[in-house]
Amino acid sequence: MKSERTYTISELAREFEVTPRALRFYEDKGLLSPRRDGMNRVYSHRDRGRLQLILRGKRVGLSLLEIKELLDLYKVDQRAQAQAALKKYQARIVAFEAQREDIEAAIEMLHENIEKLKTFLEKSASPAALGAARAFEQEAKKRLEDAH
Amino acid sequence: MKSERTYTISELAREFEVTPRALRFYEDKGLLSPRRDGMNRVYSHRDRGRLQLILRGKRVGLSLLEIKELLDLYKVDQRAQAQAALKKYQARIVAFEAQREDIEAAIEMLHENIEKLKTFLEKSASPAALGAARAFEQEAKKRLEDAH
DNA sequence: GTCAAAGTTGACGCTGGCGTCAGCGTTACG
DNA sequence: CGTAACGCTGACGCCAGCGTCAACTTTGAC
Repeated sequence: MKSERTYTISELAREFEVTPRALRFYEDKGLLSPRRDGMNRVYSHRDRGRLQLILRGKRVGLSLLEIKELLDLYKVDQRAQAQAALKKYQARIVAFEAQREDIEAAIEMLHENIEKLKTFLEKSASPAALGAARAFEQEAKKRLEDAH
Repeated sequence: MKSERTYTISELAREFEVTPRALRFYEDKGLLSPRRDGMNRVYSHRDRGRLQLILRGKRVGLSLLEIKELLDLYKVDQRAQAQAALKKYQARIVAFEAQREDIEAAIEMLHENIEKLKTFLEKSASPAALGAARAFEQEAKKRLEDAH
């Protein structure tokens, strides 16, 4: 018997910087189901893990419903469901990889803009600042147009 | 004189699979500002570029307000603002990289689950089902590769 | 005993991001 | 000429995801 560590609702809330209200809400929506000690919720290590997944899901833009579906796929123990689960996983991966490409494109764009800004700032240390400003503006416009 | 190509609201909406209502909404929020021909909106190539950036921003989980702020950074033409812009860009990059890690973790998790499901299916499957599983695998690979 | 801290269940409120009318004007066709 | 297709501006509606009470209980410290 390990007599695992457990968490109260506010402990978990603090740790992950959400409110207790949010945790109850997730429970309401079927994403969490902590045990009870009388009325009080008692979160296990596994519940904590699920919460992590929930929050990660949110950060990458999934709705609570979508997160629930993914979490529910863990419960697969029937073969028919396993086939369906496989498909869903696969589809999710495709979507995530597209999203990662979006993010990488965004990062790259920001990096380029930073470079432009830096050279702009260097130049404008000299008296030729006004011309550099114009140049930057032109560049920025071009980049907007070239966004294919 | 190039007399550039322009777009009507519904053309642009169809192309990007959003509704005209959404485009008007973005305008309301200051993310787009197409010219007018009388009452009618006339979208330029640049407007189209901005729209792409807006939609990409949405896909990676930014709010319209955040997207607007990023777009507004293009307008930098004052040195004081350039410094601030630099900071914002850098902060965004940090956030995006964290998000990319989240996504990569999610993808990895899904891959692991898929492995589990596959071995489960192979073990518990009749020869027929096993064949089906292999077939699915082929399909899945194709789909991944075709996702450009 | 009592007081604060932490828990509970409703129930209503608010924000973001549009959807969905209603009511109206403008070409453009047959 | 009607009417269909497209556009416009309000203005209200709707859902997700909690925030924010209210009203009450349970627990531990003093």
